[in-house]
Amino acid sequence: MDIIRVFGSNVRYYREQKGLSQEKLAEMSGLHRTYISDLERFQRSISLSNVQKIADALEVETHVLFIEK
Amino acid sequence: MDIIRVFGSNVRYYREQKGLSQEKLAEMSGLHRTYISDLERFQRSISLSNVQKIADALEVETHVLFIEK
DNA sequence: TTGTGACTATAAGTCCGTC
DNA sequence: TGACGGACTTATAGTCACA
Repeated sequence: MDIIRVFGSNVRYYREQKGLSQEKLAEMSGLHRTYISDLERFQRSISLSNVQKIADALEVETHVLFIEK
Repeated sequence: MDIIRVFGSNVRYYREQKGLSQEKLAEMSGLHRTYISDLERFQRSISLSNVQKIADALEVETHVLFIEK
């Protein structure tokens, strides 16, 4: 169980559930498009401050993004 | 609801539940003692790879550390 | 629309202390 | 045992051009 993979997978899952592109999510969360791309592909070990921005943009509770599905 | 505060509070809670000192937890998680101190006082935005190390050391599931109590 | 390599700037994280 | 500071190194943040 790798937290970076679980998080990245969940971001992709909830982003697609909301019908958002990476670019739109990037805009909503105040981050960069390629940054979203990287973390969905497990290329980055993101810090908590940005985790919160993404959770807010996806309108999910933060801890939900860490639950393996 | 601030993820850094929730996380820091939970680390302190579970650490004390296990009767560990900050220094002992630091050793067990492979991190630095001042770092544990800082994050319990909400002074740092920790990265995911270290969140996992701490969760492992505390023997709790990662997502539990993000649930507000 | 997304993946990828490359890059610089800044924050994360370490280590030395003192109180 | 833990709070706190200063100086330092390393990882992540943040951005771009191009596939």
